[in-house]
Amino acid sequence: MASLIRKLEHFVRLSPAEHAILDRAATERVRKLGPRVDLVREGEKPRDVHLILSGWACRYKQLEDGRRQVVSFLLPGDICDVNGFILREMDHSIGSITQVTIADLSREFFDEVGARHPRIATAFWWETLVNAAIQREWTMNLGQRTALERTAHLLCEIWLRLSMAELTRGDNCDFPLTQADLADATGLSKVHVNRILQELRAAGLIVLKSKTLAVPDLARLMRAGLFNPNYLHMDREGRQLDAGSADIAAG
Amino acid sequence: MASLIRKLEHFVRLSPAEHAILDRAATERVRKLGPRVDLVREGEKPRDVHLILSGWACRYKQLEDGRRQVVSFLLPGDICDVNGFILREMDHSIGSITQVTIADLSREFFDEVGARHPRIATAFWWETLVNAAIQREWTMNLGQRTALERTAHLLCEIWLRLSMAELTRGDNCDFPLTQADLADATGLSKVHVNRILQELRAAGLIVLKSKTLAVPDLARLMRAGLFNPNYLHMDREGRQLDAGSADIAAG
DNA sequence: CGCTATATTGACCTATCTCAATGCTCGTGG
DNA sequence: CCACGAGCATTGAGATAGGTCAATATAGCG
Repeated sequence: MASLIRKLEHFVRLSPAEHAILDRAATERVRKLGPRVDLVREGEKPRDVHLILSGWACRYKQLEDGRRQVVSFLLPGDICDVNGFILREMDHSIGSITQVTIADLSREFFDEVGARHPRIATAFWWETLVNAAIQREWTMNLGQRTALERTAHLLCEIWLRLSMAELTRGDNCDFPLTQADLADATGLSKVHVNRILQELRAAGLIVLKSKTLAVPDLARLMRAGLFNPNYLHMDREGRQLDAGSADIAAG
Repeated sequence: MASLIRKLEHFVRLSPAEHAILDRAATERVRKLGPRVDLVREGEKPRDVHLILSGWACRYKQLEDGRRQVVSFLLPGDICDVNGFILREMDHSIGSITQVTIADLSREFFDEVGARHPRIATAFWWETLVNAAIQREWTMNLGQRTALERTAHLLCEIWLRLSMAELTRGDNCDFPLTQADLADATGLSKVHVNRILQELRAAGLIVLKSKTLAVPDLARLMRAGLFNPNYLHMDREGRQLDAGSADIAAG
């Protein structure tokens, strides 16, 4: 939950009481899953909402003939579909990449947040809107960017999302994705991803080895990926709601 | 608002009182815009939320060098970003395709719905979740499907969304998109879209002429597009909330 | 130490793009 | 009622980004 709170506080500062509510929800029903297992499968009825506490996962869709697209990555602090249990069945699957720890959040928790914690509810809306923006940007990425731009763009996004959750250390971070994962996410072939990564390395834009990524010069990588961070909405937009400045609203 | 209500009722049946609330919101501040104008531009502060009453529009993003991606189409009954005013600035633009009539929905309207009309609020969450699912499917479409599959898939989606809003007549419907629009939405070149449409016509899958689309055999078009409608969540998932069966919840 | 998964390389192939010309259609003004 | 222009659609001829196939290398793990 630490990463969730850190992330949400990029939008609005929460009070200690609100921290406690999130902390409690995130420590009640915690599970640990191995790497490369399905957390949720297309066609199933959605039950709880999952909060990623640690590890990486992804949403993916698959065609009959095996073609597979990763449609988003889930990093620590990410919530899989606020209110997702409204729908009758999952239209995609969620699979772990590394070992993950997740907390299952109940429908009742969301009901209570909606009824009694308006600032958390707003923060959840922010999370939802940002996820929608990310998905739009992926559409742009796949539709218009070249293989190199696309790969650089994805790396920038992951980098910034990790840094929001305070999961980067200086210029490097854990990076458990295989080239096959990157291929599924960028819509490229594995072979081509391999070649593009070599180009990015040769240009000094990344250092990627043994599951660690270093980005020596983020601005340069962003330029290579035609990356504009506006869609991540990282700049404390909700500050007028900050704890302290709007305690009345918090009830 | 007729199309909005029709669409929402694919999820949950609303009471006459709820119809009236939506009707009122949709008739208060109505504007008409010409074809091919921007309704909202990237970088602006989002103000009201727009409800499309008639006509077609699209969300799009553009790169410096002019590459343009349509990331979604907005059809009658669609709401542009429930609670979108939470964010500080738009990360994409919205442009009209045909002449459109829109109703501007205020922040206060959404606050009131949240506070006093839980079934409408849930229906809005459904709308939000379905839009997210559509955006994921577009990611899949651009990443994995061939040009022909991709185009067929898009046509199926538009067809079903129009039919949800009761805007199809028998096997045909208005179809104001140009080949350039289709190219921007599918990430293909105009020339290639032209050739693909000819293939679809030759296969008897579509009849497309003078802004009218006919789909003689939807099942066949769906097969060509590897189309699975599950992501549109059209099957009254929220029926346990229907007006009458849950009037207590409606307050 | 040997397996298995992952990464790398090379050679060739093709779906889709680009450029450039031509044709069509529909709305406008004369 | 016709002529014209602007936007849209169609066609053809190359060009290329990225795919496929298959072999080899490397690395992490039990």
